[in-house]
Amino acid sequence: MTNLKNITAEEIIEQLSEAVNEHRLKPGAKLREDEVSEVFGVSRTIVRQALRAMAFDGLLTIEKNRGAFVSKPTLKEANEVFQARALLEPSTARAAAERTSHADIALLERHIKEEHEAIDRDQSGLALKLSGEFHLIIARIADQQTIEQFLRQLISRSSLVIACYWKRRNALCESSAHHNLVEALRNHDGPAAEDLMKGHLLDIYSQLDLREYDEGSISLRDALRR
Amino acid sequence: MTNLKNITAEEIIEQLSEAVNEHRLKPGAKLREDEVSEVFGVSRTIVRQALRAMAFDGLLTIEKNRGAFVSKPTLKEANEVFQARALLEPSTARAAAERTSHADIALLERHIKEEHEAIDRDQSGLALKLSGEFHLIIARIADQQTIEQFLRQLISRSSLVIACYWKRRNALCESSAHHNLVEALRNHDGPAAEDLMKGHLLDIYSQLDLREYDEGSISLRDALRR
DNA sequence: TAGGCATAAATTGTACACAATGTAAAGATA
DNA sequence: TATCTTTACATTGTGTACAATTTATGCCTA
Repeated sequence: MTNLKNITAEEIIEQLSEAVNEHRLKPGAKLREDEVSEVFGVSRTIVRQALRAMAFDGLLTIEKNRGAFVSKPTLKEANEVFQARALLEPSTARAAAERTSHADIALLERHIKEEHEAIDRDQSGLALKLSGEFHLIIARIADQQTIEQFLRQLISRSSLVIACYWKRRNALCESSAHHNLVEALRNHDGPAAEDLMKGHLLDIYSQLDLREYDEGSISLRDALRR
Repeated sequence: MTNLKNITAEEIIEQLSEAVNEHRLKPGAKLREDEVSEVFGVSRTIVRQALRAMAFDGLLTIEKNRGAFVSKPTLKEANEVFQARALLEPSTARAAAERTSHADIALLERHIKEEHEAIDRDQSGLALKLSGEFHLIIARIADQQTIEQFLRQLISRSSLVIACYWKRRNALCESSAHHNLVEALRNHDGPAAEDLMKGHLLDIYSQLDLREYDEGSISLRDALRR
């Protein structure tokens, strides 16, 4: 891992984020600056840049004079993450459907194939990361960079939520949701893509143990009502 | 401005952000690290933290080895910012309407009053900042911190968009949009609040010079052909 | 005068030393 | 033994020196 090349802060962010998204680094885990700097062979200055950047995305929580820890979403935060996704993703899927190219379809199908392979091999962490990337690709197809940035944060944080609140351990939903979405995109059927995305998010949400937190706010169910 | 107290990075972010939101710092302006560190009486280390944080929010753009500049949104980014706001704010306004307290109403009305006073005094920068804060308060009433964070970014970036693409100079829309929104919140009328917010965002958007952005192209050859 | 080249100045990027803080270990007292 | 205090250690926070890079200046040439 310690490439002799000059490793940049962005590469550290990339690798650490991947580790978090794949649940190799679990919520609560501490990232000591010295340790990270040794692993990557860079000075603490660079490591601190990377850790702070990840903290901005909510992936890490930096406690003053104590260090950086993989974030543990509270119940409220977990709900907020999925409420925000519910506002952003369905519309984005609709927009994407109207612009999807053949190359996009090919990319998405290759991605789904990888997801299935990961699941078959019981690489649930990898499967989870790929599943998140699928959602990001849709935002990219919609050509909405600003929303894509937000989704990148939200999807990473969703991974943390899943790590903390997933109901049935080790059983990752092998649904056909992604496949159906690709079909809608292929047909340039915006409304269908929007509905499928709503349902998909609701699906994921319903497999989380978040229901004791009900009080108020945007009621995800309302937001996804169709 | 140079308090003798130990000034923290957060305070620098606060003050610089305010300056950007009030258009005292205009898009393209350079923020030299030494200059900022002298103004605030802190070391470059702290200043760099602040500048990087603001870059994450899109307020500044850091060019390697060249420095930090107040961002100039492209036409595409400008559109994306308002598209994202259109997805987030109406639903948030509806959610807020269902939770608005008397204290919230009082706060909002005080805020509107300040906005009017600023406009009357031709303090357009201040008025713009206050107008943005109004939207943020609504997200806070909705008790959606995650969405509030995103909106904070989007509203700041909107200020940059306005600085770059506002049609009629110096004429800030003295509309009754905010007032009407407060009425809907007072009546706990969610759907009305949602509709009013949609219309309000559309209003702002229509006063921007973004329509020549048709998507794609931008080919210089096309642009120069006549 | 205009343009290009070399040199000097200014500015940002990085590493490291030290300070400030938090954490664990050892000892003392009851 | 349990609890508190003290001490030593480990870790993060910040300032500063120096390296890398860009930008400005002055000089030369056509």
